[in-house]
Amino acid sequence: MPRITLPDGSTRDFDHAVTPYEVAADIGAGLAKAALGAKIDGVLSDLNTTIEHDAQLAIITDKPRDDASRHDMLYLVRHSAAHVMAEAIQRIIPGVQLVYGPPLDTGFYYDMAVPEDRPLSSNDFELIEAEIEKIILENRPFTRVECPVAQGLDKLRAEGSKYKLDNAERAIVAGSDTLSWYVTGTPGANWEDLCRGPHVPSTGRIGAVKVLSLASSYWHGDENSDRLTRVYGTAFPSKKELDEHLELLEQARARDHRVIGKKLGLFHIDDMVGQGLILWTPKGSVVRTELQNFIAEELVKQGYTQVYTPHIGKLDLYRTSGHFPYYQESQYPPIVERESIEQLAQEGCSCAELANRLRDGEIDGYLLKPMNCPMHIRIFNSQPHSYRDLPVRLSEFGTVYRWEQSGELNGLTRVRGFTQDDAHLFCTEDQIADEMIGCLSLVTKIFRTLGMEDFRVRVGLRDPDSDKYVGDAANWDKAEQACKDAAATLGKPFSMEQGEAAFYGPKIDFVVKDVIGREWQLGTVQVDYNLPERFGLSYIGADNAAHRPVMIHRAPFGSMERFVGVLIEHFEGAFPLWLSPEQVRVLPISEKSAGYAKEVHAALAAAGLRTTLDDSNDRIQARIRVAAEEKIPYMAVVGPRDAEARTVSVRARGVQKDLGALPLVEFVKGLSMERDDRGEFTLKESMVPEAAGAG
RNA sequence: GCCGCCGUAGCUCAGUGGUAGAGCACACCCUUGGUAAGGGUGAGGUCAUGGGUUCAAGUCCCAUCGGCGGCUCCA
Repeated sequence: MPRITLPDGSTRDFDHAVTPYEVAADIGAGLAKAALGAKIDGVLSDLNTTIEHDAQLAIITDKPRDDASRHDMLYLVRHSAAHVMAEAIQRIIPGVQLVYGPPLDTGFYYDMAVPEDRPLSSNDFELIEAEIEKIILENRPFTRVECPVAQGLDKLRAEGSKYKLDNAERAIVAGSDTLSWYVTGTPGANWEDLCRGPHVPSTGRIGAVKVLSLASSYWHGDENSDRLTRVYGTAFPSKKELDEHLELLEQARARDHRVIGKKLGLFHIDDMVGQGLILWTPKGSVVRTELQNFIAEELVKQGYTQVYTPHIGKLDLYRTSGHFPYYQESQYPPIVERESIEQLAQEGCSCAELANRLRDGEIDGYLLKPMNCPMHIRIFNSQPHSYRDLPVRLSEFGTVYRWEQSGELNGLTRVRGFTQDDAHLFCTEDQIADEMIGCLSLVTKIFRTLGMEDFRVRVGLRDPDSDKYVGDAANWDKAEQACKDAAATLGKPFSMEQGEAAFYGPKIDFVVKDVIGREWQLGTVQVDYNLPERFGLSYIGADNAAHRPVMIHRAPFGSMERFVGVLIEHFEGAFPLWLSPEQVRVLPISEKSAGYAKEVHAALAAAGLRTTLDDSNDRIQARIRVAAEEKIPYMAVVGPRDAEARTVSVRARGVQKDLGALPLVEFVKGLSMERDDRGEFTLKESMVPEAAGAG
């Protein structure tokens, strides 16, 4: 007879098989009432699952006490909500066939095949939500019905639901010996869905559901298979939590770098220029330039040298590196010389033939560079090297072009032309570890300066069962160990992922978490044995013999485009002084102070500060509002009193009041220091200590 | 690339087959105001582009271009 062990270690003995609900009721009526499901020996289960043997049991309630049980609770609620939404949609559109409806971290979706003559549209959302609301109010129980495999398959065949039949067949292949349905209500009388569960006890326990968006998907994710309609939604046990979540979505939208970028005029993407090609406006260019300068300063400290390379190079270069034609589909097509084209035309070469001959290397041309490394390699190779020269560290803010699929393009974070903070290190095996550590310290320094302390590293290792990797096993072992050792020096946890290595070497990736918890994959450090081989690189060792160097590719911030995009979202457009396109705005109270305002403006400009003078014909309130909306860090308001005393009245971003008057020279000095230290609001904090961090 | 939705003034967006709209921004005038919107006047449009249906198209249909959300992809 079962002995139930609860999370606190206490046990309860029963002389008969019990359900989690009964155990909960045995503990207390309140718990039973709050219960939504259970974890039996670590397996998330229905509340009325029969427990016949000794088991560990945790009751999942609608008021979870820790993250793990909150995750489980939301899983139950959302999985159940997916069913209710599917039922609602089938009520509205009877011909809809169900495919697959799992919960997600932030909600759930349901894939369905919708009749062509009655597509779903977002106009249907209100209707669907109203229908969901009805089903929730009816508070029908989720009833599990199990049946033997053969009988279940017959039932699905009889219903003609090919997708569910496929799901069932997959479940059987995976080892299921029964099939289960969940009925919302009474079997035979109410709506049902093939599902392994578990679910909340009844539809009334779902709380609040919101239908969010429509998308399309493919059956099994295969683009040659059936196209399905995916309906996204989210659910919470209460309306309050749902509203809070929707509020968070709003906030994320307000933080979107595309929205802020447009509002603050940081960058522009122009139809006439091309998709995924960024035009950096004057303001955005300031942010990028300041960032590049900062990174470049650190690189000099680390012994890097800077190079410049052209935007195009001969196809042969990329044939040697292997980028062409191997990654051809993600490159802009080659540029072929006019004479070659004319000659081919005379020969009557067809387009198809041209494509083939290009691919096969029979026609010369140029490629818009998809990678900087081949050119850096040729720089390395332009001179003989001694082991005494190594490591050679060639860095470049190198612009590359890749043909990303049009559906993938997204603001600054996924583009077709971008500038990597790229560098290639040519070193000996023994130097790999130190070079990796150098890369990590650069990343740490820059993230810390930007207040992005929350980042993690991911070490990508080879898949031991695969033979796709180049280089010998001993080298791989050493390189992987170097990556792990380097990651360990950070003193924070890092993950190791097998099979995530590039085919030419292991790597370390950097993933930052922004202020609202989203993760962004930025840069990467990769060890490469392949390219030195392909280009026949060598250095002369202490033994006076030629040796093959190892290459490290590193772009710790990925691309300037993506990095600035992430920064825009991180700061919500409110950049620290040193990055701000406009650092301080001078605001005369009225025309009477225009002369002094010009003086203030000139003094700030002379100190190299980016400043403007707003002497437009508006009241001071209106001009302050405009400057605040533009997220300018400091305002210098000047009136007759300031002109008299040679002061400025300081107002700082994030503080809804005048911070008081400061002598002009002090103001210039304070701003200059804050800028040079790349600090955040050190001047503001010196004026109002209690406002520290309020910005 | 695929599916769905969308494209109206610089921006945000209304617009029911029948005369093209609002707010903000912009220009000019009045106002000279000490810390988050003072008032007035005005200019601004090939309703993404090209076809079609119709007496009549911003509105309906088709194609193209572009955006968004997903799917797939990401050296």
